[in-house]
Amino acid sequence: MKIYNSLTRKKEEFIPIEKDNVKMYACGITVYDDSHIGHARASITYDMICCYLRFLGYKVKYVRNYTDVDDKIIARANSLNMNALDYSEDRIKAAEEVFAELGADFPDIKCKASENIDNIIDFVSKLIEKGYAYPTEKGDVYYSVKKFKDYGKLSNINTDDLLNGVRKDVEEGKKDPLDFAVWKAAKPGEISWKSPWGEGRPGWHIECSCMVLHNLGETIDIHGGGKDLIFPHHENEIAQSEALTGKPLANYWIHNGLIKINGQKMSKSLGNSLTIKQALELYNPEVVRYAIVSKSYAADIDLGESEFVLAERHLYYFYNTINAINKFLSQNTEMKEVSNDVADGIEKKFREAMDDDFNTPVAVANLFADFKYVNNLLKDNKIPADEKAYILNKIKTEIIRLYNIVGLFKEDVQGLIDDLRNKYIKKLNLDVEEIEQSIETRTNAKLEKHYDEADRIRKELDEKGIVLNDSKEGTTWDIKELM
RNA sequence: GGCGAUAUAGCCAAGUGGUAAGGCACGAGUCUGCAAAACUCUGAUCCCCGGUUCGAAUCCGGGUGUCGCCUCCA
Repeated sequence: MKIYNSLTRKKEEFIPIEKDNVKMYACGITVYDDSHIGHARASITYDMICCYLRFLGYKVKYVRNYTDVDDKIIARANSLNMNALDYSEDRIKAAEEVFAELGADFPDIKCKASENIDNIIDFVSKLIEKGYAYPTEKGDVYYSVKKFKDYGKLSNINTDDLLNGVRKDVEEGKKDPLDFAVWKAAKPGEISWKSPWGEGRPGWHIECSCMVLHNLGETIDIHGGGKDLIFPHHENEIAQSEALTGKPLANYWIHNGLIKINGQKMSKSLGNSLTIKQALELYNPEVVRYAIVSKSYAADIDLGESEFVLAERHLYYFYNTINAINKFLSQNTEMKEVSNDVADGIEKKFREAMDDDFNTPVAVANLFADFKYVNNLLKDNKIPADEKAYILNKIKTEIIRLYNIVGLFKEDVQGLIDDLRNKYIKKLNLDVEEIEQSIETRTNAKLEKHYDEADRIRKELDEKGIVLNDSKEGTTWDIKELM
């Protein structure tokens, strides 16, 4: 099992600290607004990693946080005349609902900054004792970046260069422009807690350092988060934690790529963000998961409508093929065990892909060969039905078992097919009864060999976005856009 | 300005030393009264220049383009 480690900038063999146990932490959401598709991607990514490690036999403890106290949350809450924590609690509930619908986000522990205030105060006090942090007269506490000699090791930046880009207007009491707040003195109207430095609240970075330590210990195996968190968030986390413990914070740093919309990073300020809620109004949850997992977790990806539509088509093809297997199995219940290279090789190929830094795009690409094989097998009449049934059943079972790990084939087979069809029936404003009426008229025309009339009806339906499929059992119809 | 990514067929995209996965689109075919689905076949020497090597998309140097971080951000 190899993992690309952002800290060393290399793919490395994964060796956990304890042989069978993996400790993993991923930075979660600052809940000042609706969760967006980028949050979905992060959740799906770390879920996938966690599931795969468990599949390999590791016991994984996976912790994820909610930042429920920060400037934006306070500002939103104030504008709504709400208590900041009530507001963030509402946002967390909304997030959990939307993630449940998405079928993602299942850490073992979800922790919140507001529930760790005592731990945070303790952490900050120790940093002060050790000389890595200092309080100001105003009641802020800053971290002395220059005291930590490894500062910049994750983002590969040195403190001199950093000064170039840093804000020149230094906050009152701050000794160095590079220093960052670990504790913020409360301003009027802000939520606060009592501390040795007066009323205040945690800085952003300190909560993660603290919750990692509290829930998982001094050194963890895997720390994840979005690429945009490398600097300053993760750099600062390292500075805080390693200054306190003198030990590495995490052995493997994993960073997921960002979502772009039309080539630009998705962000609130650009107004091009897609919330999970919006995405789920447009697409089936598995379609969203597929769109994400069919690309490298580490790459920045452009997720426009065309990507989701492609995901719909691929899944429609996969699920329809599974449906064909099911149909065959319902008509051929006798099974005879035989060895079969395709069925027997699915797990090996899946593992080869996943062992290489969770290469889900290759794992997904493997599916096309498997399903092609299935379709050829279904047509092949030379193989005895009982052997065919056994092979088809095994392929189906293996695919579902393995690909569940990456979040695929979790939906009811007919359910997903119907869901996609219904979506387009609605979108194209189709009248199902009318379509079936037309098909009946056409069938009669065909029986009387009035092919001109039959073709006219076919064309008419085609223009509405419907394709017809004549078979021995009769005529069925489908959505052109899903083909 | 500093740091870091990335550049592969019309498009999306995997691949980090041995002569380029997969998907979409296009075209041809099997099947069909005609179609559709499914299946079969068909396409690139990997941004440019130089170097290392028996051999490079893959390593090194230089250049160009795009993106990200340096302010809150998954």
